[in-house]
Amino acid sequence: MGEVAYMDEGDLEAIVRGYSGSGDAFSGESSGTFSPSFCLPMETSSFYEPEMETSGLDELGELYKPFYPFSTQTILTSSVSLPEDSKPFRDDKKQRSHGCLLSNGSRADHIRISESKSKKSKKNQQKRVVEQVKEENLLSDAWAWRKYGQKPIKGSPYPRSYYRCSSSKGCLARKQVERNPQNPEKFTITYTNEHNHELPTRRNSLAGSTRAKTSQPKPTLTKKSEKEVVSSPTSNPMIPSADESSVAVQEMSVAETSTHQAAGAIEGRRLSNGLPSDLMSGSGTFPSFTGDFDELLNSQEFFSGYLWNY
DNA sequence: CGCCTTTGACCGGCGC
DNA sequence: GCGCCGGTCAAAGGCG
Repeated sequence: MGEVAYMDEGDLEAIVRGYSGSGDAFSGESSGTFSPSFCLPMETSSFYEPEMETSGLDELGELYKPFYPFSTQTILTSSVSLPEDSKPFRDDKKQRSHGCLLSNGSRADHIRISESKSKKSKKNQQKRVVEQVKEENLLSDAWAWRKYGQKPIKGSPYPRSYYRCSSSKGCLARKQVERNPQNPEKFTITYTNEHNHELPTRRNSLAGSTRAKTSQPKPTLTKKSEKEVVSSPTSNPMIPSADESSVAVQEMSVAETSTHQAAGAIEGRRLSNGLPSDLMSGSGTFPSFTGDFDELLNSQEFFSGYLWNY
Protein backbone atom coordinates (compact mmCIF):
# COMPACT_ATOMS: atom_id res chain seq x y z
CA MET A 1 0.00 0.00 0.00
CA GLY A 2 0.96 3.42 -0.06
CA GLU A 3 1.49 3.55 -3.64
CA VAL A 4 0.82 6.58 -5.48
CA ALA A 5 -2.60 6.89 -6.71
CA TYR A 6 -3.32 8.81 -9.68
CA MET A 7 -6.88 9.30 -10.30
CA ASP A 8 -9.30 11.19 -12.24
CA GLU A 9 -12.78 11.92 -11.34
CA GLY A 10 -13.94 8.49 -12.10
CA ASP A 11 -11.42 6.99 -9.85
CA LEU A 12 -12.13 9.39 -7.20
CA GLU A 13 -15.71 8.64 -7.45
CA ALA A 14 -15.00 5.02 -7.14
CA ILE A 15 -13.02 5.59 -4.10
CA VAL A 16 -15.28 7.93 -2.43
CA ARG A 17 -18.25 5.85 -3.01
CA GLY A 18 -17.69 2.29 -3.81
CA TYR A 19 -14.18 1.94 -2.70
CA SER A 20 -12.91 -0.07 -5.51
CA GLY A 21 -10.67 -1.85 -3.20
CA SER A 22 -8.74 -1.71 -0.05
CA GLY A 23 -6.37 1.03 0.48
CA ASP A 24 -3.86 -0.60 -1.65
CA ALA A 25 -6.10 -0.94 -4.52
CA PHE A 26 -5.87 2.59 -5.55
CA SER A 27 -4.55 2.68 -8.94
CA GLY A 28 -6.40 4.82 -11.23
CA GLU A 29 -5.32 5.97 -14.55
CA SER A 30 -4.19 9.38 -14.62
CA SER A 31 -6.15 11.45 -16.86
CA GLY A 32 -3.59 13.70 -16.59
CA THR A 33 -2.53 16.98 -15.86
CA PHE A 34 -1.79 18.41 -12.60
CA SER A 35 -3.62 21.14 -11.14
CA PRO A 36 -1.46 24.04 -10.46
CA SER A 37 -4.14 25.85 -8.76
CA PHE A 38 -3.97 23.56 -5.90
CA CYS A 39 -2.06 25.36 -3.34
CA LEU A 40 -1.24 25.25 0.25
CA PRO A 41 0.35 27.25 2.87
CA MET A 42 3.99 27.57 2.37
CA GLU A 43 5.05 25.14 4.95
CA THR A 44 2.91 22.40 3.71
CA SER A 45 2.65 23.19 0.14
CA SER A 46 5.81 21.43 -0.59
CA PHE A 47 4.27 18.25 0.50
CA TYR A 48 1.71 18.50 -2.10
CA GLU A 49 3.80 19.79 -4.81
CA PRO A 50 2.41 18.03 -7.77
CA GLU A 51 5.74 17.74 -9.36
CA MET A 52 7.16 15.73 -6.61
CA GLU A 53 5.14 12.71 -7.18
CA THR A 54 7.95 10.40 -7.90
CA SER A 55 11.12 11.44 -6.42
CA GLY A 56 9.28 13.93 -4.46
CA LEU A 57 7.23 11.31 -2.90
CA ASP A 58 10.21 9.48 -1.82
CA GLU A 59 11.40 12.50 -0.09
CA LEU A 60 8.07 12.92 1.30
CA GLY A 61 8.18 9.52 2.71
CA GLU A 62 11.48 10.29 4.24
CA LEU A 63 10.13 13.38 5.71
CA TYR A 64 7.22 11.73 7.21
CA LYS A 65 8.75 8.64 8.46
CA PRO A 66 10.36 10.11 11.43
CA PHE A 67 7.19 11.81 12.34
CA TYR A 68 4.73 9.21 11.52
CA PRO A 69 6.03 5.86 12.25
CA PHE A 70 2.66 4.38 12.14
CA SER A 71 1.31 3.44 8.87
CA THR A 72 -0.57 6.14 7.35
CA GLN A 73 -1.53 5.63 3.93
CA THR A 74 -2.70 8.64 2.28
CA ILE A 75 -3.95 8.64 -1.12
CA LEU A 76 -4.62 11.80 -2.60
CA THR A 77 -6.26 13.04 -5.60
CA SER A 78 -7.84 16.03 -6.82
CA SER A 79 -9.65 16.99 -9.78
CA VAL A 80 -10.01 20.36 -11.02
CA SER A 81 -11.42 21.67 -14.05
CA LEU A 82 -13.21 24.71 -14.79
CA PRO A 83 -11.59 27.97 -14.68
CA GLU A 84 -12.35 30.21 -11.86
CA ASP A 85 -14.44 32.40 -13.96
CA SER A 86 -16.95 29.93 -15.07
CA LYS A 87 -17.79 27.46 -12.54
CA PRO A 88 -21.37 26.86 -12.00
CA PHE A 89 -21.22 25.13 -8.79
CA ARG A 90 -24.24 23.38 -7.92
CA ASP A 91 -24.49 25.23 -4.74
CA ASP A 92 -23.44 28.47 -6.08
CA LYS A 93 -26.34 30.02 -4.44
CA LYS A 94 -24.34 29.74 -1.36
CA GLN A 95 -21.12 31.31 -0.82
CA ARG A 96 -18.44 30.30 -3.10
CA SER A 97 -15.08 31.65 -3.43
CA HIS A 98 -11.72 30.27 -3.54
CA GLY A 99 -8.74 30.54 -1.57
CA CYS A 100 -5.51 29.04 -1.88
CA LEU A 101 -4.87 27.19 1.19
CA LEU A 102 -5.65 23.63 1.17
CA SER A 103 -4.13 21.44 3.64
CA ASN A 104 -4.87 18.47 5.56
CA GLY A 105 -3.05 16.36 7.91
CA SER A 106 -0.32 16.05 5.44
CA ARG A 107 0.85 12.87 6.83
CA ALA A 108 0.79 11.33 3.51
CA ASP A 109 2.88 8.58 2.36
CA HIS A 110 2.12 9.36 -1.13
CA ILE A 111 0.39 12.08 -2.77
CA ARG A 112 -0.84 12.56 -6.12
CA ILE A 113 -2.77 15.24 -7.67
CA SER A 114 -4.40 15.12 -10.93
CA GLU A 115 -6.62 17.14 -12.97
CA SER A 116 -9.33 15.74 -14.95
CA LYS A 117 -10.38 17.19 -18.14
CA SER A 118 -13.59 15.52 -18.63
CA LYS A 119 -16.30 17.40 -17.05
CA LYS A 120 -18.63 14.87 -15.84
CA SER A 121 -20.66 16.43 -13.23
CA LYS A 122 -20.54 19.71 -11.60
CA LYS A 123 -19.86 17.99 -8.45
CA ASN A 124 -16.69 16.73 -9.80
CA GLN A 125 -15.64 20.06 -10.87
CA GLN A 126 -14.33 20.88 -7.55
CA LYS A 127 -10.92 20.39 -6.26
CA ARG A 128 -10.75 17.26 -4.35
CA VAL A 129 -8.12 15.68 -2.32
CA VAL A 130 -8.69 12.25 -1.07
CA GLU A 131 -6.76 10.75 1.69
CA GLN A 132 -6.78 7.34 3.13
CA VAL A 133 -5.74 7.49 6.68
CA LYS A 134 -5.81 5.31 9.62
CA GLU A 135 -7.82 6.26 12.56
CA GLU A 136 -4.92 7.70 14.38
CA ASN A 137 -4.30 10.10 11.65
CA LEU A 138 -7.73 11.29 11.51
CA LEU A 139 -6.74 13.60 14.17
CA SER A 140 -4.25 15.23 12.13
CA ASP A 141 -5.85 17.98 10.36
CA ALA A 142 -4.46 21.37 10.78
CA TRP A 143 -7.69 23.17 10.36
CA ALA A 144 -10.69 23.70 12.44
CA TRP A 145 -13.69 21.90 11.14
CA ARG A 146 -17.25 22.02 12.05
CA LYS A 147 -19.53 19.22 11.22
CA TYR A 148 -22.62 20.17 9.37
CA GLY A 149 -24.03 16.92 8.29
CA GLN A 150 -23.86 13.25 8.14
CA LYS A 151 -25.44 10.89 5.72
CA PRO A 152 -25.52 7.24 5.10
CA ILE A 153 -24.03 6.50 1.77
CA LYS A 154 -25.47 3.97 -0.46
CA GLY A 155 -23.25 1.03 -0.84
CA SER A 156 -21.31 1.78 2.24
CA PRO A 157 -22.14 0.51 5.68
CA TYR A 158 -20.65 3.60 7.14
CA PRO A 159 -22.07 7.04 7.11
CA ARG A 160 -20.21 9.96 5.70
CA SER A 161 -19.69 13.04 7.73
CA TYR A 162 -19.48 16.48 6.30
CA TYR A 163 -17.35 19.19 7.74
CA ARG A 164 -16.72 22.73 6.81
CA CYS A 165 -13.94 24.94 7.90
CA SER A 166 -14.86 26.87 10.95
CA SER A 167 -11.76 28.91 11.19
CA SER A 168 -12.91 31.52 8.89
CA LYS A 169 -16.32 32.59 8.10
CA GLY A 170 -16.21 32.68 4.41
CA CYS A 171 -13.98 29.72 4.01
CA LEU A 172 -15.40 27.25 1.59
CA ALA A 173 -13.20 24.41 2.48
CA ARG A 174 -15.08 21.22 3.01
CA LYS A 175 -14.15 17.88 4.22
CA GLN A 176 -15.86 14.55 4.12
CA VAL A 177 -14.90 11.72 6.34
CA GLU A 178 -15.96 8.22 5.76
CA ARG A 179 -14.77 4.89 6.89
CA ASN A 180 -13.52 2.68 4.20
CA PRO A 181 -15.84 -0.26 4.07
CA GLN A 182 -13.21 -2.42 2.57
CA ASN A 183 -10.73 -1.46 5.08
CA PRO A 184 -12.47 -0.33 8.21
CA GLU A 185 -9.25 0.62 9.79
CA LYS A 186 -8.93 3.38 7.38
CA PHE A 187 -10.89 6.43 6.68
CA THR A 188 -11.30 8.24 3.51
CA ILE A 189 -11.11 11.92 3.85
CA THR A 190 -12.11 14.01 0.96
CA TYR A 191 -11.28 17.65 0.91
CA THR A 192 -13.05 19.96 -1.40
CA ASN A 193 -12.48 23.57 -2.05
CA GLU A 194 -9.70 25.44 -0.54
CA HIS A 195 -9.19 27.48 2.50
CA ASN A 196 -9.12 31.12 1.83
CA HIS A 197 -7.21 31.96 4.89
CA GLU A 198 -4.16 31.00 6.78
CA LEU A 199 -4.02 28.17 9.13
CA PRO A 200 -5.88 28.99 12.25
CA THR A 201 -3.72 30.49 14.88
CA ARG A 202 -6.05 30.03 17.66
CA ARG A 203 -8.32 27.32 18.69
CA ASN A 204 -11.77 28.17 18.08
CA SER A 205 -13.65 25.43 19.46
CA LEU A 206 -13.38 23.69 22.61
CA ALA A 207 -16.84 24.51 23.37
CA GLY A 208 -19.74 22.66 22.23
CA SER A 209 -19.08 19.26 21.20
CA THR A 210 -21.98 17.22 21.51
CA ARG A 211 -22.29 13.77 22.03
CA ALA A 212 -25.15 12.11 20.75
CA LYS A 213 -27.33 12.11 23.62
CA THR A 214 -30.56 13.07 22.21
CA SER A 215 -30.71 10.29 19.88
CA GLN A 216 -28.52 7.70 18.57
CA PRO A 217 -29.50 4.71 20.45
CA LYS A 218 -26.65 3.11 18.82
CA PRO A 219 -25.66 0.30 20.96
CA THR A 220 -22.31 0.23 19.54
CA LEU A 221 -19.79 2.12 21.44
CA THR A 222 -19.17 0.61 24.67
CA LYS A 223 -15.54 0.93 25.12
CA LYS A 224 -14.12 4.14 26.05
CA SER A 225 -11.40 3.94 23.55
CA GLU A 226 -13.89 3.60 20.88
CA LYS A 227 -15.58 6.70 21.88
CA GLU A 228 -12.50 8.67 22.03
CA VAL A 229 -11.52 7.79 18.68
CA VAL A 230 -12.54 10.91 17.35
CA SER A 231 -11.20 12.09 14.40
CA SER A 232 -12.07 14.93 12.72
CA PRO A 233 -10.31 17.66 14.01
CA THR A 234 -12.40 20.11 15.42
CA SER A 235 -9.64 22.35 15.71
CA ASN A 236 -6.06 22.72 15.74
CA PRO A 237 -4.79 25.50 17.52
CA MET A 238 -1.21 25.27 17.58
CA ILE A 239 -0.59 25.48 14.03
CA PRO A 240 1.56 28.41 13.44
CA SER A 241 0.41 30.80 10.93
CA ALA A 242 1.60 30.27 7.49
CA ASP A 243 4.27 32.78 7.74
CA GLU A 244 6.04 30.91 10.40
CA SER A 245 9.10 29.09 9.51
CA SER A 246 8.89 25.68 8.14
CA VAL A 247 11.02 24.59 10.95
CA ALA A 248 8.27 25.24 13.28
CA VAL A 249 6.07 23.13 11.24
CA GLN A 250 8.41 20.29 11.24
CA GLU A 251 8.85 20.42 14.88
CA MET A 252 5.22 20.25 15.33
CA SER A 253 4.59 17.66 12.84
CA VAL A 254 4.22 14.96 15.27
CA ALA A 255 1.92 16.76 17.42
CA GLU A 256 0.17 18.48 14.76
CA THR A 257 -0.69 15.42 13.06
CA SER A 258 -1.49 12.78 15.37
CA THR A 259 -1.61 14.56 18.52
CA HIS A 260 -3.69 17.44 18.18
CA GLN A 261 -7.06 16.25 17.91
CA ALA A 262 -6.56 13.45 20.17
CA ALA A 263 -5.01 15.67 22.66
CA GLY A 264 -7.83 18.00 22.36
CA ALA A 265 -10.24 15.28 22.84
CA ILE A 266 -8.44 14.05 25.81
CA GLU A 267 -7.86 17.18 27.62
CA GLY A 268 -10.70 19.12 26.30
CA ARG A 269 -13.71 17.16 25.98
CA ARG A 270 -14.97 13.76 26.46
CA LEU A 271 -15.77 12.78 23.09
CA SER A 272 -16.23 15.27 20.61
CA ASN A 273 -15.00 16.42 17.44
CA GLY A 274 -14.74 14.27 14.65
CA LEU A 275 -16.10 11.22 13.54
CA PRO A 276 -19.34 10.84 15.09
CA SER A 277 -19.93 7.69 16.80
CA ASP A 278 -21.86 6.64 13.84
CA LEU A 279 -18.93 6.93 11.71
CA MET A 280 -17.02 4.85 14.05
CA SER A 281 -19.58 2.30 14.53
CA GLY A 282 -21.20 1.83 11.28
CA SER A 283 -22.59 -1.55 11.17
CA GLY A 284 -19.77 -3.42 12.55
CA THR A 285 -16.90 -3.44 14.82
CA PHE A 286 -13.51 -2.05 14.57
CA PRO A 287 -11.00 -4.22 16.08
CA SER A 288 -8.28 -1.83 15.46
CA PHE A 289 -9.81 0.89 17.34
CA THR A 290 -8.82 -0.06 20.71
CA GLY A 291 -5.33 -0.92 21.45
CA ASP A 292 -3.25 1.21 19.27
CA PHE A 293 -5.25 4.21 19.62
CA ASP A 294 -5.24 4.16 23.31
CA GLU A 295 -1.59 4.04 23.27
CA LEU A 296 -1.50 6.80 20.88
CA LEU A 297 -3.66 8.87 23.02
CA ASN A 298 -1.57 8.30 25.98
CA SER A 299 1.54 9.25 24.26
CA GLN A 300 -0.12 12.29 23.00
CA GLU A 301 -0.92 13.60 26.32
CA PHE A 302 2.62 14.58 26.47
CA PHE A 303 2.10 17.06 23.78
CA SER A 304 -1.18 18.38 24.72
CA GLY A 305 0.41 20.48 27.32
CA TYR A 306 2.16 22.88 25.18
CA LEU A 307 1.04 22.15 21.80
CA TRP A 308 -2.40 23.26 22.40
CA ASN A 309 -1.41 26.18 24.22
CA TYR A 310 -2.74 29.11 22.56
C1' DC B 1 -22.42 33.19 25.17
C1' DG B 2 -20.25 31.04 21.56
C1' DC B 3 -19.34 27.08 19.26
C1' DC B 4 -20.14 22.39 18.65
C1' DT B 5 -22.78 17.90 17.16
C1' DT B 6 -26.90 15.67 15.80
C1' DT B 7 -30.54 14.95 12.68
C1' DG B 8 -34.50 15.41 9.69
C1' DA B 9 -35.80 18.16 5.88
C1' DC B 10 -34.78 20.24 1.78
C1' DC B 11 -32.62 20.97 -2.70
C1' DG B 12 -30.53 20.01 -6.94
C1' DG B 13 -28.01 16.84 -10.04
C1' DC B 14 -28.11 12.75 -12.47
C1' DG B 15 -29.60 8.34 -14.42
C1' DC B 16 -33.30 5.78 -16.25
C1' DG C 1 -40.49 13.41 -16.15
C1' DC C 2 -39.53 10.84 -12.11
C1' DG C 3 -37.13 9.01 -8.43
C1' DC C 4 -32.84 8.27 -6.15
C1' DC C 5 -29.06 10.03 -3.86
C1' DG C 6 -25.59 13.08 -2.12
C1' DG C 7 -24.74 17.44 -0.06
C1' DT C 8 -26.37 21.28 2.75
C1' DC C 9 -29.41 23.76 5.91
C1' DA C 10 -31.14 24.86 10.18
C1' DA C 11 -33.30 23.85 14.60
C1' DA C 12 -32.45 21.77 18.95
C1' DG C 13 -29.66 20.91 22.56
C1' DG C 14 -24.94 20.20 24.94
C1' DC C 15 -20.58 21.86 26.80
C1' DG C 16 -16.93 25.00 28.62
